Amino acid sequence: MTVSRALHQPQKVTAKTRAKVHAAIERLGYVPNAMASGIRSKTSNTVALLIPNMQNPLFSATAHGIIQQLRARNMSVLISDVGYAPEEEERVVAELLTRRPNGIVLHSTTHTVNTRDMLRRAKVPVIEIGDLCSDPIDSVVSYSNEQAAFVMTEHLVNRGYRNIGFVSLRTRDNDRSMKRRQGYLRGLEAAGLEPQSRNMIETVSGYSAGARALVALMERDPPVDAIFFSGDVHAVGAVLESNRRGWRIPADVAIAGFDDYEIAEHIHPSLTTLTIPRVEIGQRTGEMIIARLDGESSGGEVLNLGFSLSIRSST
Amino acid sequence: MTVSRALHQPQKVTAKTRAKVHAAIERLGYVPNAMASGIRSKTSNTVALLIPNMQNPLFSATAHGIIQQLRARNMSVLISDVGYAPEEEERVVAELLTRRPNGIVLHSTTHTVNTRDMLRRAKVPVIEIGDLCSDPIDSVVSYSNEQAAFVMTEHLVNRGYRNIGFVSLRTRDNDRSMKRRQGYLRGLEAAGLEPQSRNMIETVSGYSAGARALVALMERDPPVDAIFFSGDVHAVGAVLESNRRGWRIPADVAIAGFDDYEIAEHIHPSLTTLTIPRVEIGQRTGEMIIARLDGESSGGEVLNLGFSLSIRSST
DNA sequence: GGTACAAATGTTAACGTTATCATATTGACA
DNA sequence: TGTCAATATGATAACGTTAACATTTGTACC
Repeated sequence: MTVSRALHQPQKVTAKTRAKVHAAIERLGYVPNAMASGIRSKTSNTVALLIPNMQNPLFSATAHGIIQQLRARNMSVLISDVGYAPEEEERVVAELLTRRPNGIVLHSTTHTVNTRDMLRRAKVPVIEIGDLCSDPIDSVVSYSNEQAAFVMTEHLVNRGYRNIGFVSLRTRDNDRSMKRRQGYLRGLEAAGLEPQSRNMIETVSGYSAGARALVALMERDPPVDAIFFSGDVHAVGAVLESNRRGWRIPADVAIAGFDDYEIAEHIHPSLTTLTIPRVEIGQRTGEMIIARLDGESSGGEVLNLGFSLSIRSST
Repeated sequence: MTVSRALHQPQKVTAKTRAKVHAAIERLGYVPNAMASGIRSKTSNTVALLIPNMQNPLFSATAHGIIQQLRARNMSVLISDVGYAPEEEERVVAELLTRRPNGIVLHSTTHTVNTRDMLRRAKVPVIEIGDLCSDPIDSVVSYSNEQAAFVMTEHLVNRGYRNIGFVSLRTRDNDRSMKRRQGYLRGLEAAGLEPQSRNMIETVSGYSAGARALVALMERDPPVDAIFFSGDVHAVGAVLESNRRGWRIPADVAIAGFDDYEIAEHIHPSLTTLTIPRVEIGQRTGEMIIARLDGESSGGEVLNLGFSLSIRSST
């Protein structure tokens, strides 16, 4: 007990005893066992984070924010990348709950019924960060994908574009792509423009896919005068392809992105895109979990960190 | 005990009992406690991963490989990004050892004396993955940064370039930058070229830094005829800057990178660079940890996964 | 039905902490 | 010096699982 106190509540132990304890720790090479500690004190000092894909800088930026914030409390982060399949997410959640995390952060906002059940029964703080969803499991720290896409569409309309294409990943697998398309459609509607299904393309990820989508939309009759790519990788791919083909941006076609990847402002022309506070989402998520642990909050919060429209030369 | 067996050694329990157990689990919402399990069975089913920076796709690709490989064994990954300071690494290692991981993966290969001591005493499998270092703590899964840089330099020499610049991050903070510079210097030497300190630049990270380095090296008298950037971000920044200024690549200046970021082959001209098996490094690391857990190996292995020179249009 | 053996199930204790309560020590003050 | 309260230290049990051993049940065979 005295050792335990010397380590965790040093003010409750005299300086002399503390010195003896630390000397012994040094001499014996003692390393506390967090599992034993956790089982008795019923806290793991661990947060579980599920993201679709480690390799996407968007997600890793948020992960960075969380890790950074929790490090000060000696809390560690268990990360899993689970792709976009809710069934896989379910398996991983089940496995992670086993570790009694003090919080679970989910990027996805669509889950199986079972996942929602497990999480609710586990009484773990759950924070969803991928979208300001309407039916959160518990808390949310995010921004509105729909609203962001709407604002971008509005911007394109204001610039005078009338035949605006939309390119995204498969909306079936990806709730955020779906929301972005909804925002695009609402933007068209607000401007009194008729959505054209031939102007909307769903494709796979990668620069080349963006390039192909650009070419496809330019070959429409009439060709589009602007394209809103719901991800910067596609948009950058399209800009590079335009350069290769000698198409002028934005004169021949305007190009807009979503996410504000670092390269967006370095390509030529620089890319108009939506900037998301990715790192801040992570930080505030970490803070929220800590507040929850400290009993300063009881969940159910929704924190909207917004987004900003970064207008550059491509529109 | 029967429940424990039903879950972990189902073949030792009759089908009927197993059914009863699962019914009870369902009814009670029982979720096993991995901490309790871990404390008794002395295994945490956890691997700790320390990388300099989550946000660098290089590191997250490797993390992805590890996670993927370990998922099949229900092992989870604790990730921390620790920057490039060995002292911070030490703190994080101390904290992580507390959790009794079944393996520790370190990207960095320079550590404080204390870190090495702690790891050795902990008798944890340690795998270093950042470089095929000469003095590993335990096992290594990597490639030779020095050799890769040598091969690239050789390639530039073979192409006829004689005044080759070199751009990297600060070699003082980053052991891999240092190794890459050594490879570059050995390449020059092998070709009988005199290294020029004014042709070597150390700078911060980011596309703009690469652009600035390019301009600085082109203003030398005589200007460089090729630049070897020891990271693709710098190289891509330089290519984009050349395009902006109307400098022809490789006629006015050849540009080579390191890492093969996805964008490298999509910019114009496409970038000659070094391709590293990043995901595979993660996968093989995961496999190695599993083999170690299964007693099929006892550490001290060095696995060289090599690299490849991807020659494209920029040289 | 009884024996022998294997398979299935059960019992006990232990893993390394900390919550809780109990005791010992210290210091202030009469 | 004795008393009291505060502070420091100590003892015990418990957290939820599983290793190790013990017992019961089932099965094959005579």
